[in-house]
Amino acid sequence: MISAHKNMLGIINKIQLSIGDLSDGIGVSQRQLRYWEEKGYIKPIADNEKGVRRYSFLMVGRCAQIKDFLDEGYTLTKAYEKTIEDEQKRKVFRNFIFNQGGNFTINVTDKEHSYGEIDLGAKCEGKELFGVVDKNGVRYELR
DNA sequence: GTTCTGACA
DNA sequence: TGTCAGAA
Repeated sequence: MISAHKNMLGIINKIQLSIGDLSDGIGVSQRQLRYWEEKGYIKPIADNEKGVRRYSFLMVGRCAQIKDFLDEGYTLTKAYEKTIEDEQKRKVFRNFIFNQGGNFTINVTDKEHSYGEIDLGAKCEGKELFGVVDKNGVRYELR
């Protein structure tokens, strides 16, 4: 029996959007989406029957980020490069989070703003390393 | 009604 | 990139 939680990953990967929904959803024209595909920046789901494009959760996120960089003034090429860089960095981050052993101890300090303190389970100079997020932002502390 | 490809201002 | 055509 697999937990419902673990099934979430599978469900998320089943989410597929039509080009119309993706276009309307992130404010990028269908013409642009097809052009980005032509440039090799995005790729619809492989098993697209009847020649109709379907986009995965990953692609939706990628398109949204490219769009944001575009709005910030970057050229399409730069927007794509920055997006891929971020994607790769996120993979490393997830790898770190999921492989650190699940030993983070988190203390919620403010439910309203999702502030809290995370015991990173690491020693530094004989003290415990904490990650803190509060109204002042994010920082590290040794206690 | 939606999506596809190709073509052109 | 927008937009239109003609077909699926």
